[in-house]
Parts: sequence; structure tokens; C-alpha cells
Amino acid sequence: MTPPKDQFIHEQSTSSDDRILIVDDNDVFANVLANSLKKRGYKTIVANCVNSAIQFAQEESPGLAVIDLKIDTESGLDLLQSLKQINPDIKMLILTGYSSIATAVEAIKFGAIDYLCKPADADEILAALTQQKESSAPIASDPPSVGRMEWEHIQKVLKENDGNISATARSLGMHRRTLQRKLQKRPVKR
Amino acid sequence: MTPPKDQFIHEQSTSSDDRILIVDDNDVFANVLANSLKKRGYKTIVANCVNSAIQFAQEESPGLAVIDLKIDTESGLDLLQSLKQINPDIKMLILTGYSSIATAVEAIKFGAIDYLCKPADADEILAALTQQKESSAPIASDPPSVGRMEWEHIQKVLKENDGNISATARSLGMHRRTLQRKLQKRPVKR
DNA sequence: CATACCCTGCGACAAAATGTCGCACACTCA
DNA sequence: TGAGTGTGCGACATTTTGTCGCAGGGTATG
Repeated sequence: MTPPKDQFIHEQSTSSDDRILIVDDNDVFANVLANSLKKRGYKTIVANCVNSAIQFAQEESPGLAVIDLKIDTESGLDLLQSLKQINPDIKMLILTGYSSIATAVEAIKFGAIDYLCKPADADEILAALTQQKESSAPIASDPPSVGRMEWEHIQKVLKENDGNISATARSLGMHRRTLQRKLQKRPVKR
Repeated sequence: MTPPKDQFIHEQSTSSDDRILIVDDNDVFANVLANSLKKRGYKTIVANCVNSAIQFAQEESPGLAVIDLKIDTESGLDLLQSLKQINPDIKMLILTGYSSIATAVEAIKFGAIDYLCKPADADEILAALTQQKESSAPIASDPPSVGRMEWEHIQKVLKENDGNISATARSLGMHRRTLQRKLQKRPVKR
């Protein structure tokens, strides 16, 4: 219901700020995100590897980009630089499940506008991309509770480990017993 | 915004790159660090509050600065901007025990050269300040622990609420007392 | 200047969650 | 068949929360 902007974005130089390049080697994730963004009135371009991302950037010159940190064996950080070279005005954002302070610092240095951790919903991503800091901020609904956050994260890692509870616990640095108990409990509200 | 690209800095204008301003409300820590840096041939200036830091920056115009994220009740993030105004060429670095991606992103955006977590030794700090670091992409192999995830999420929401603890607790559906306790604790590693 | 509100730090104590050990049992691979 | 790994779960010591409550600071407002 809410078309993108309504303010002062007339001069959008050569690139259009309503075309978003999504780069993620996980097709499912990329497409889900693409659809969410489309619903909000943006055009999306999905790339699942660095090369096609670069190609699309040159051909379509999107004004915005959402990039995974780890694209197969390649680094989203490197891609940041490539895209910036192609279009110095592009607004990029790193979105990752394997976040770390070190990579966040590098990402920003390389010109990323923000660095978000999965899971992040489309609204959050758009807010970061369009840098809608404050002013009229209609206070987006409450953020997920910490419990919800934890649950999501556990589920994600669990799937990465093919449901192996022991491996998940190790990877998360948590005791298997505790993980078991958490899994038995509530999917957590809110 | 910070133009991430830059290499040769011959003209070091008015400021000298061998004078380091250290800002930390913990005198013990500040002095220990100061001594370590002195041993390595640098001149140091220690400030334990925002005001004196600004004053020293104006009087001594140091070329480098190591700033704690939390200086008593004030934010090192704000100080970054003040110092940058006084001397646009200053190379600043945030050093904190309460690190988070949210604050790291802001620090870099505000012009910090790097963002390190305590404990960090003098060599590490110098390497970052003089930008001698190997610029590789150390993408994590394990996902963040649930504890880390929680910490990051809390920090993000806290930032959205301008540091208001009560509001953050409400928005997170968590008890204020509990939030306070979590914030006092150090963020978990990994 | 009194009053009302909201935020903050922190002590105290019971309730709930987690860390740890340990054991039984299933399954797979060489 | 033995070694290695995964799973479910009981039991119990520790920790971490949930709650109350109080005191102090800051800020509007009548």
C-alpha cells in the first residue's frame, strides 16, 4: 500500500533508485526477499554469484543493492568494491547470517551503507537502504523479542546442520542439553 | 560519509601523526595504554572525559586518537564527530569492551578508521591507526552464538531508541531490570 | 517552587532457565 | 563387533530472570 517515496528524490542521477540488485547464493532466500521488495514497489534483480551481479550492475545499473557476505566461495566485501567502481553512487547494504564486527567494519569502509544480520525483514532493509533515519518515523511495529530472535537463529543454524542437534549445539557454542530443552519449548510468541 | 579510499598522506598539515590522544574514563586502562604507546615512540595525551578530550584536541591537535565507546555517560561516537570537526585529518579509532555491530557501523560512518574490541594490545592498536593491517576478508565460519545474537539485537534496538533503556526494554518485551543486567555484562565472544 | 512523570541504578529474594554429569539406546562404518 | 556419534532425558548445583521497591536526577507545567 505504501509506494516507495514521496519526498525529494527527483535528481536520481544516472541510476534509478527503485531498482534493487539482490546478491545471494541462496536462491530461495533471494527470491523471497525479491518478492517482498516488489510488493513495496521496487524492481528487483537477483544474482546468485559475483559474476552475474557485476554483469547485472553494468547492464541495469541499479541504484540499490543488497549483498550477502558469503556468496559461495566469494566474498561480498569484494563485490562491494566492484559495484562501487561500476557505479560510485550505488547504495549497498550487506546482509548476512555470519556477521562479525571485523567484516562489518570492512563493509562500511568499502562503501556499504549499512550492515544487517539475518533475519532482517524487507522493511528493515529498505529503511537502511533509503536511510530513512528519523523524522516522521512512524515507529515501525515493535522489534522482535530477544526470545524470538534466538529462536529464529537457532532454527536457521539447525537447518544448516541438517537438523543435527549435536552439531548445531557445537556450532552455536551451547550445550546440547540446553538446545534440546529450547527446542522442546515454545516457538516463542512475538 | 567517509570516503573510504585514500592512500598517500604526505601533507599531514598541522597535526602530527606521532601524537596520540587517548580518551577513556578508566584512568588505569588509559595510562597503561599510554605507556605502551610511549614505549613505541609516540607522544600521548590522556583525557578521561569528553570535554577535556575536545580541549586537548584543540590545543595539541594530535593526529591520532584512541577513543572508548562509553565515556562515563557520554558516547565516544559523538566525540568522533567533534574531533573530526576540529581536525578533519585526524585518524580515530574506537576501542571498546562493549562492542556491537550497530556501534561499529556508526563509528566507521562517523569517520573512525577502525573499531577494536578490548582487550587489544598496543601493537594491534597501532597497526589499525597506521592502517598497516592486512585487508583480508576473514568471513566467519561459524554462525554467531545465540548470546552474541542477542547482544547485537539488543544494541540495535537500543540505538533505535536513542539509548533509552526503559523504552528498549518495553519494546523488546523484557524487564528493564533484566536489560540493565544484560547491558552491564560484557558481550559474549563469537 | 511544588507536583507529576519518566528514566536510571541497584538491593533483595523467589522462580525459572541453564550448565553439567551420566546413562540407555539406536545407527553407521570398517 | 567395537569405536564413534547422535538422541532423549533424569537429577542437581548454578546462574539468570522476574518482580518489588526505593532513592535520586531531569524536565515540563501550573
